[in-house]
Amino acid sequence: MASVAVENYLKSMWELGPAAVATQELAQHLAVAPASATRMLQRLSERGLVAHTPYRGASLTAAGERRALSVVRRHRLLETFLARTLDLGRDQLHDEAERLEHALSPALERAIDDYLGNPQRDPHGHPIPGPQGELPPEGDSPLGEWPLDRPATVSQVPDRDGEMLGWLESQGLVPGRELRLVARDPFDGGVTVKRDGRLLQVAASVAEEVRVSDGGAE
Amino acid sequence: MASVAVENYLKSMWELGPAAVATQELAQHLAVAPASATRMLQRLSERGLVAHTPYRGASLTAAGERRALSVVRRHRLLETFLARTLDLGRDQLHDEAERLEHALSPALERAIDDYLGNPQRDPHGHPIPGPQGELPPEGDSPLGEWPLDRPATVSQVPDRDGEMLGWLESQGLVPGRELRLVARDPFDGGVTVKRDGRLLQVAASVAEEVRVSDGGAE
DNA sequence: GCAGAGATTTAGCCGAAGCTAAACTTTATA
DNA sequence: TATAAAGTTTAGCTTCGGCTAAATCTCTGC
Repeated sequence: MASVAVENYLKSMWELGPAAVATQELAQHLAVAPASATRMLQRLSERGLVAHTPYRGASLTAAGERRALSVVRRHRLLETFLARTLDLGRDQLHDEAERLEHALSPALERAIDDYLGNPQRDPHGHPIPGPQGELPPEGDSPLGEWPLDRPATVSQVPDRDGEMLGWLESQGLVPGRELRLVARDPFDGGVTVKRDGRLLQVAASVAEEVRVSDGGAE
Repeated sequence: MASVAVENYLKSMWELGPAAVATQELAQHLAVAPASATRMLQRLSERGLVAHTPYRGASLTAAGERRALSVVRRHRLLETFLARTLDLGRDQLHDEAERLEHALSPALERAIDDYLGNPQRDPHGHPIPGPQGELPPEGDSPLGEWPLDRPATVSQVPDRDGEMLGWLESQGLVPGRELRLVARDPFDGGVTVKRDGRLLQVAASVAEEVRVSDGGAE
């Protein structure tokens, strides 16, 4: 029903939301000219998937969000499936899932979900929306905002930046890993963390993207 | 590089070849108007993938065949992969692979091939082209042409006709199964086969599609 | 050897989704 | 507060891959 392009616009809107998304931001995210994004927003608006106020940005409608979450669900199920069966590098997963997500039928989506035992999180720790788009409430926060000295468990790492992901992995900062914040640079927002007795410097840009929570449970 | 449409045209050309394929035949196979097929053949011809003589049909060039076999390879690897991991019905496999084949990167293709241990055949018994398009020589023939009373092993069943496939499966006519021809209807080409002591009537249309060989090996 | 049937191609249209250049809004600065 | 910069939209073009209708070619039967 929805073309690959439409699915990608909706997914980007969701990733950049939930506040209104600027045309330019959307265009950049999709590597497309701003004018192209405007036209697509108009079309999506006509189809009731997006609320677009000219010159003021756009946001997903309820219907649009449902479609977006369906794409996100397929993406994350695929990442989980590929990680479980083949062993690809964590950062390859994203690119492959990116292509395959648009070709996944409802039947195959269900089969994969069953095979995996209805997983709640993908290998990067991102929650997988349910079949109707339900998302569990997030109980975690960015590493950069975590209080000093409180024990934390890595819950989510970003999936689209292969380079950052590679670095994180090399430092052992993967979902489930426990750590503690020992210092925070008050100027640039970078942090120092202790992981298995070792001290690591984490740049601000990274500390924003990695999310942590209390328990090993969540 | 090649769009989904182009890949599908090339694959159809290969399936209908190797003799020159008529425009109408191609169009029907792809559920497209003949005029659309003509235009695509012209484009493919410009790109050197097809040799098209106006009013006389078209056939794949060497370059075109390479591309076609790459699609076939991805299709059959996917069928094998999905069959091995999820258990979908044999006839669902085809449809799913049909969609996914166009989204498979070379890296993922390789990963799947390795995971499967470089399989030579897909679950329907079709040979899987190698990475460079190498196809093993076929040592089998249509069931309808097999001599009476010579023991045979089912080597290939069709994959695109879900109904026929369902029937074959219900009759135990799956790759690897042994049988023997006991009678042939001289008029319509239907045959009677004996499988595990049981007699089965096989219509001509089916006997054309199922392929058999001698050993259980091939 | 020609007429008509059937297959094929050409011509011309459509929608999706991209682009650039130009026009128009909004925001920020002097 | 006026004007320039930045952001957004409109206008108009392109390619791809469909479609129908009309023209053209091939082949077969007379």
